Amino acid sequence: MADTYDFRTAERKWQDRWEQSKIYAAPPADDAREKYYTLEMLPYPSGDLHVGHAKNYTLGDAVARMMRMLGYNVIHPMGWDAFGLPAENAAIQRGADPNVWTRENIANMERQVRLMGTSYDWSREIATCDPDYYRWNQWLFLRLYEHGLAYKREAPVNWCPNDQTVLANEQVIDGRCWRCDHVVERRNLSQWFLKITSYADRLLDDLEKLDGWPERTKTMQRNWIGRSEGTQFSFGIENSQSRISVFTTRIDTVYGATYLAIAPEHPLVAEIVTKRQQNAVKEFAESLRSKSELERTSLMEKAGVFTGAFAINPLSHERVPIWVTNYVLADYGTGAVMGVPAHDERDFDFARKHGLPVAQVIVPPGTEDPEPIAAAYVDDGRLIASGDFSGMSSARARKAITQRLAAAGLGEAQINYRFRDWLVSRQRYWGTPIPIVYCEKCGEQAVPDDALPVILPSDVPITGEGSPLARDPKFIETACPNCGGPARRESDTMDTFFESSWYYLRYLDPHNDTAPWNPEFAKRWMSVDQYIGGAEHAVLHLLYSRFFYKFFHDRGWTGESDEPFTRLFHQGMLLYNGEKMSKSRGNVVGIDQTAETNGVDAMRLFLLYVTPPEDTSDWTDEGISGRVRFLGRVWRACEPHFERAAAVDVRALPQAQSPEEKALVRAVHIAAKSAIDETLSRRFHYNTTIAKMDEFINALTGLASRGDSQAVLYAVHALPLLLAPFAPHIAEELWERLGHTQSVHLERFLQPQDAALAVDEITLVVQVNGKIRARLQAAPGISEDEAFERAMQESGVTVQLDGKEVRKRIFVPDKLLNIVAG
RNA sequence: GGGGGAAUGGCGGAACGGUAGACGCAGCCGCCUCAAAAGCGGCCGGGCACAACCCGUGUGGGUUCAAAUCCCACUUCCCCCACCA
Repeated sequence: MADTYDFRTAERKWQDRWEQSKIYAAPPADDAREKYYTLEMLPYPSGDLHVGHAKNYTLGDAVARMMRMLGYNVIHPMGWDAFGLPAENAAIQRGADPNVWTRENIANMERQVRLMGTSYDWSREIATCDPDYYRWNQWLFLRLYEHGLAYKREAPVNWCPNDQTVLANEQVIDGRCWRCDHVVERRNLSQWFLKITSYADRLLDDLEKLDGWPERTKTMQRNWIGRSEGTQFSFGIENSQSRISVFTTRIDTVYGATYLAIAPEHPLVAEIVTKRQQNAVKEFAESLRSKSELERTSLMEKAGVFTGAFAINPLSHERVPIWVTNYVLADYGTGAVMGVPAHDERDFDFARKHGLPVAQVIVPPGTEDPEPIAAAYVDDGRLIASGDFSGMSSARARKAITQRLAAAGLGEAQINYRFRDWLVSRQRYWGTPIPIVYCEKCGEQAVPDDALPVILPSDVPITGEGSPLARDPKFIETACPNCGGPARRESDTMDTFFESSWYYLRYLDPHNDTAPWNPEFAKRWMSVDQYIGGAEHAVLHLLYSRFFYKFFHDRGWTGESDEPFTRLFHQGMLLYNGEKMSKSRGNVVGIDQTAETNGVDAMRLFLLYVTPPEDTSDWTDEGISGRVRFLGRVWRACEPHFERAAAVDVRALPQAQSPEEKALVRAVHIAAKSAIDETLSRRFHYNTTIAKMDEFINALTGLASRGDSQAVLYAVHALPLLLAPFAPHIAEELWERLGHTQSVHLERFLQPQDAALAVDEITLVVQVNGKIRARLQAAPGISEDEAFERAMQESGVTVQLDGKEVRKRIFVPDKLLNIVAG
């Protein structure tokens, strides 16, 4: 009776052995091979891994294993993004200790990551909630603070009433909290910000350098940064010494300004509003204050109230009314804009509603006189009724007008960015304490480096009401590092995106207790050669990390590049029977479950096979059973031949006799070539590679049942090398049965050879006027003349050519002959 | 409103401008079996006289000897950003 493959036993056995022999640890620094840093975005330890996680880690693992077998010095680490709200919510809901909850989850998920047969270097594992890790969070925060890149100020911020904390702009999705989906409110609060905007130009311009990034991700970052070039200038105010600054990208339309619109929060409102209008303006501002940004923008119509004050257009000297409106944002540009109804859609709407005049100052090129317009004309054109600038094109006028304003000291060319500084403080418990204290005498003080880490206290009551640390006197009350007098600690913690903005550097030097990492290690291993993770981080983690890395680079803490991730790959989602997996739906396919029923090799193959990795794919029970079948066929084809195949030298080509044998050897090399091409091209379409292994197994199954020719024995011996990156356990088991004592994962991948890939016979397609009329079997290298001669003997060809003159012949060697006739 | 991407059998998907539908799933037929499962072998876009031939990669044009592939317009879907002045 044949020995069958028991995947449960084999998978456990090999995982244990890999563990003991530590074969996946990155080799020492003096290793001469080219380095390759491959990384998957670190997971949040939420409890259990499901096959959706596995899709991501399987891809990363296949890449790591391929690169290792192709001779690179691969570093492939793993860790835990362990701070965050779910742990705290568990505390609120069922009294769990966030630390214990998180540690238990990490232990369970780490077990599951190992269960997937992944090849991580566990000696580099990190958890961001370790004091050994967040100490360096604090240290890095202080470096940013020293350079003026971390600052506290009062500003209108996003407040999630459910999570009881502020949020960064990047964490507000459609006006709602990214975690709990509650509508976010605007509040004026004093908060910590990181000055990411001071890197705006580099973050934008350097996207050009990132050839290995998906275009859509770069576009998203460009849009998010939102660079816009224009002119900032000021209007005088009637009966006042103050001036109102406005920003516009369309200074060419300035003679068409018929009013000025300012945000209700604008500091000048109180000063300029007339007595008569005071109550109306106040009421209007009040009515907006309680509204969320979501309501204030998309849901509300344009509205506004006249302040009673007038501004003077610095160019036309016209007197225009100043209105407070709901459509001007307080924190973009100057918080005030000129209203040009004729040439801006929003202004047009607003003017029509409030009976403000529409003054046309731009006409389409080629037009002389303005015709009455029913909608704003927003394109460039030619200026009219614009003083000296009349007749100019929009583009020329923008330069000329800006110059005139600058000469008069009233304005200048200005670049504005849509994105804002990164709000990093959170009124939550389970995060890194911000290392700042407030002294009654000395004010805001940094905690000295040698007093780090500021330990996050345990045994703090977590109720979900207000900031837990703020209520803990043992934590709050401290001594001023400067004068020693009484002081209070900052009670806010850091946004968890702070930790994940630099973790890839800590992996390189995870046990360093004098620095977050040794720059020498960064010089050796950075940048990350292949980063794999979801597209949802396009403007969050990926933008923050680029900002941090540029800061590190400017300090000399990195290698030459100032970009952390050279190449980026977004894997697609995984559905289950066409539906999103979720606990609430109860349709989650767990790792433990599928490892038990199908085996993790089958799972890995299925995840790589079902679609290209960037596409959304669908887990189905039928689909996975196809891969289980495949592995069964692999074993049954090989099992009878282990003994004789053991003697085969797999690095030398076998003597293949029959066409079937040659085709089998060829199939081996086609599959090997596909695996290598998909890896080095970074396309990672291993679905096609595995399809070629299917073809190979189909060929082998037929031949292997009929004897043990050299070709069959060769194929059996080559198979584990091909399977190793994708189905690492069965590959190892086969390799052992073939008499090897060293792991197959330490072997070099099978090198495709031209001799094996060559064919004896090709099919030459014969077309007449581009339509296929015959196929010729021929030796490779058949000449055009010979092909033509043979084609003319094919009835399918001659029938089509009947009575026609051959005008032209297109010949693609070994592929096609197209006879053009007419 | 702005931007990015996609569209191929019943399904997932293959296809350097050169044999469309590889490979798998589902389905159908056969072998094996007392039977079933498993396994093994075969069929599997549509039309037809089942051979020849014709049609066929969202729609309509174009470039080319040749288009799923390149270009233009349109339709539908997905994703991102959206009173950003």
